[in-house]
Amino acid sequence: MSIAGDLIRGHTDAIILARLLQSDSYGYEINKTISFLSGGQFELKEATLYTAFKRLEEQGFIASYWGDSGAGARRRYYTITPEGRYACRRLLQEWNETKQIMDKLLATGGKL
Amino acid sequence: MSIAGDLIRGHTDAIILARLLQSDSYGYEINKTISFLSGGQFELKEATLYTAFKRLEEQGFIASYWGDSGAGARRRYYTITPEGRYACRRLLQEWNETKQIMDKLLATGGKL
DNA sequence: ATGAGATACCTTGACAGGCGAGGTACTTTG
DNA sequence: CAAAGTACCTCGCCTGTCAAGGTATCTCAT
Repeated sequence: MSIAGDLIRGHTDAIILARLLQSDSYGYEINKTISFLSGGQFELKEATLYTAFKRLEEQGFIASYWGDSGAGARRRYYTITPEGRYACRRLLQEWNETKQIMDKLLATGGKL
Repeated sequence: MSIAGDLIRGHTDAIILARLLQSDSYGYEINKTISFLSGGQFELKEATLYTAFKRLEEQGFIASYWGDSGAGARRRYYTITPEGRYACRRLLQEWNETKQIMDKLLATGGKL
């Protein structure tokens, strides 16, 4: 991982929800996908991932069910709920605002 | 503040250093500037700001001196050190990487 | 058959940063 | 004189990250 987890902090939920928006998935796979999408530059630590799942399920943003294990251990699949979709939309919006604000705050006016 | 602090977490140091790159300044003013630059959408809480100063000074990225109080209370001015400039460059680079990765991870492929 | 490595899940406890709440002190203004 | 603005600082809680450790199944090479 080339970028630190703290830089992403506060956006993990958005990342997971955005993945589940594409299709139901399970922890291990989501993590692989994230690693792949980021070109290997970022991956969630397992502990972070599973605490996030717990948090999101408690909030009613995702729901889970045990799926078949194609090969290897059993899998717990997660699916996004309607509230989760709504939350995801909000979080994506927040990310875009964060980006804009950060870019203004970090502007160096050519002094760097 | 319309965006939550956790979304910025890990970037506070970068924000402060980027401000000090422009010119020496003091806590109160830096905060006002941040508030202004973000169009009132974000401001660092005082506790956050002063702990950040302490952290940055301990790391040798900034140095401080007591300045004159134009009006009101005395001011502690901060100045960025050469190490601070270097750190700032690195943090800005990290921010750009974070942005790119996050955009990839949050891509919804038109599913939203 | 045995051990390594991949797949897959989960918990505990430490740590760090953000921040609410509270405090100090000076100056201006109504 | 009181309130509001300027300006600083600390304590303690809360939350999210993550290293470390644990469980269980399956595959593949030796």
